[in-house]
Amino acid sequence: MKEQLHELLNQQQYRAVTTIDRPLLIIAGAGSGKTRMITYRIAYLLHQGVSPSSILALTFTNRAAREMSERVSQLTEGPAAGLTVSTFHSFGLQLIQAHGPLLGYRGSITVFDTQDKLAMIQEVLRQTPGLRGGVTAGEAASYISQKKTSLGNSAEESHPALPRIFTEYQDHLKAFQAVDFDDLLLLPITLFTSRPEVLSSYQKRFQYILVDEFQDTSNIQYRLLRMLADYHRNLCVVGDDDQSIYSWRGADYSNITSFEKDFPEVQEIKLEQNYRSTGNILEAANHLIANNRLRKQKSLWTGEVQGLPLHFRVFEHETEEAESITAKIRELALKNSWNYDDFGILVRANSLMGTLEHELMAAAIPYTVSGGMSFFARKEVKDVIAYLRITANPHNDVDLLRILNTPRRGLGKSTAEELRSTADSGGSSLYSAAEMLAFGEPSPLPSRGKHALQELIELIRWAREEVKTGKPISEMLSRLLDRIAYRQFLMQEHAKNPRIGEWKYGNVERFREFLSRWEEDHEEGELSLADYLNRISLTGKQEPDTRGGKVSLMTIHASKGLEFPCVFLPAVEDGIIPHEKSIAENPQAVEEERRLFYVALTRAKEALYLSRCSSRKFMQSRRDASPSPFLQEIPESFFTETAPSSSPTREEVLRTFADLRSKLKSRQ
DNA sequence: GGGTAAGCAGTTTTT
DNA sequence: CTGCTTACCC
Repeated sequence: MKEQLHELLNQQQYRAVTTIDRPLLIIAGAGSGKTRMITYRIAYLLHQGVSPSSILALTFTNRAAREMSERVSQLTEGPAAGLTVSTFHSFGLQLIQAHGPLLGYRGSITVFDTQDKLAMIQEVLRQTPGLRGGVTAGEAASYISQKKTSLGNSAEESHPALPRIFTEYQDHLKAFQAVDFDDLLLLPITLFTSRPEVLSSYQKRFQYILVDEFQDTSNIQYRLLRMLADYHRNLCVVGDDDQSIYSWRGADYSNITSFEKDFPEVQEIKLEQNYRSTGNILEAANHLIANNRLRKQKSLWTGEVQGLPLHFRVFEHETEEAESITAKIRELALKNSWNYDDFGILVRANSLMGTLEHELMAAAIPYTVSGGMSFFARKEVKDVIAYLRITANPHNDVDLLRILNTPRRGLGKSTAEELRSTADSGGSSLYSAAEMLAFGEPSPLPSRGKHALQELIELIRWAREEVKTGKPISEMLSRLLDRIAYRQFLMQEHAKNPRIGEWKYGNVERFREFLSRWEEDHEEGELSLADYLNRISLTGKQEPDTRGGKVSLMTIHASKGLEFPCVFLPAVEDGIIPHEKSIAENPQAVEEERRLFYVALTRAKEALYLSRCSSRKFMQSRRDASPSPFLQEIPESFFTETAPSSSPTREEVLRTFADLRSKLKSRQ
């Protein structure tokens, strides 16, 4: 085994794989074979006779988790039973479910996604008197999130009612047996703090803990890790501070420093050989990132050839730029016999994708756009999920409110208010209140509303009975959809544009197919409907369509972890990268913007085409665009001859910065 | 309860 | 310009 590993891995990778008796900090530069190293490490542990159940591997995205467990089972020739490879959040959910009673939950727990959370907050706001629009649901949501994730550090209170909204919100969640995404990390910590014996059992069980993309961990995630690893102290974290691009959502790469402090016996390994990019591309990226002050020193190198110089062009406007990119793709696809899926077009903001999409379509080049609205977050799909969740747990108020008048059945604002006040005075759920109002005498509802409510309750009762019989839920769902005439509802909603209606109903059908496939595949008694629906809110992304032959158009953020032989980077302009808004919020964000640009550059294996425009349409008007200051940080020698004349002069850059600063000042 | 008109924002996004 | 939310009126 060891000899084999020596052949397959370089010196540093080998050490990273086989050092298994102490905490490890692996700084893995872009393209340094990180995923490969991690999977080999797990396989090595298993080969050394470590029981799969004492290994815990944590990732951020479901994609990463899936990839990792697939690659491990390839190496070990079959999946290792008991091995935990999961995202932080689903691991948290597992813990919460396993110890529900200790945390005050009984029965099935519902995971609220961002939209559910907002809906719930809106409910709370409506009920909190004296709030005359002082706080928006969004503000409250970010306060709540901050409060939960800051772990005792004070959250900023922009409004005196926020603490009360927070407690109200928490009470509501508890009442519905629901948790939000933050809770998935927070509740395990609460559990471990209040029940040291539970913590201890997990500490003993997980002898080896691995964390991928460590630079993306939040403080709360790090704290959970520290708790879990405290006994065996065998925590291996892998990350690259230069690729930390998610600080705006709580990632804190200073966790790397904390890790070194908390685990002083740590051994540090740097993976610095890049296997992805040609010399020019890698060197250019190195020059750029060297301008960041706050980073770990490292020097990525490659054994690859020098390769092509970087291309850079200036266009008049975005249409010209997009036309040129599509033409280039065409040309390269023919000349280099590349496939369309060898090309990636990476942009800083979603708003830049429109023109590019348009041109790709016009040129009949197949493409996929990644990101965008998650399939399971679409309104029509969420409606259907709400119906199913109500079936699993009728006392979930958020779901009841969602379906109350969808499709329209004459149960609007006034009925909802009546339900709310009845529920509040009786301390019951909305569903119980609805039963009372629908069948109780006397009822404050007008007879039409009463009737509609009766029908709705009978529908829910019917659905619950159907599920109890053990017949396929997907069949029940089709009949339910017929009963509520959901298709007609969608068509009516989009009477002006029937194609949208058809498309939306198609999504509903697709969801039904998912459900029915899950029912066929899943093992008896393993997962309940509620569990399945929870998993959907945790794995909510639509599968990216990577199956061959398509150009990928995506944001730079979405491109992390991917690579393309040929990368196009349009709109390398000041105000776009670095993004004006991000700098305005926090001037220190320049370094993160630079990392973002670095991530973009290092996605390319062989060819890199940068471009900018001298003017760009911005909202309704057109405005002049100056080059990104980052271009100055890449020496001209890396570019083709066309570059120097188009690069900005030092004076130009300074002027742009001065302009930007004064603009920001005047706005305040 | 529903429909229309005015109002407003338009970075990145996973779980 | 567009897409979405809010507010108001019927």
